[in-house]
Amino acid sequence: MRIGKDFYQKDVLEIAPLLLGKFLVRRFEDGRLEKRKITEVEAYGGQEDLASHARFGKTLRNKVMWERGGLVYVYFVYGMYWMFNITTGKRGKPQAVLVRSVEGVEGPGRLGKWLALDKSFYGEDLTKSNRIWLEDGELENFKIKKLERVGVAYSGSWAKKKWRFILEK
DNA sequence: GGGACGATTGAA
DNA sequence: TCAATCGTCCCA
Repeated sequence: MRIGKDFYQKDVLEIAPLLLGKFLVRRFEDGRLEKRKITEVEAYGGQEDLASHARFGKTLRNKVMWERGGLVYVYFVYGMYWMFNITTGKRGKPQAVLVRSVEGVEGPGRLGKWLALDKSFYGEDLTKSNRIWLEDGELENFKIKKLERVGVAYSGSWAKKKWRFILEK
């Protein structure tokens, strides 16, 4: 079953670990359907989180973070990679979860490539889209590992927060 | 308008 | 260890 709107409206720190084990589904233009379990995510909070793109306030790139939860936030980095994020929380509170890995595709850059992301995915509604959405996982007892976020050393004490969640086998 | 750099990766 | 590679953001 596709995950509905309500799921995404809670706080990012509550949602991020819940995303582990859920299925990320993608229907490509040629009709091919891929469905993989999410295995690694990172939570990014509001303007107070100095590791978050929201730290400088609303800009053209990050404005979708201020919208309600359940939308796609994609952005381009290092001149070659599209990062896949999911907005969370209520409208007006900038939050997002970076999906770093799914089963068999490790690393946010590789995931973006595998999903064939581009600018057109910006703001896409995961509860309505016919090309990308999330589905419920199986009922299992997962072990979750919490680690520091990657690549955010510039954010001082915020870099020490263990807001990266990994599905343990 | 200019310059520095990034929520990364793969090759040397 | 470092190049690839370019959009975004800060500052002037």
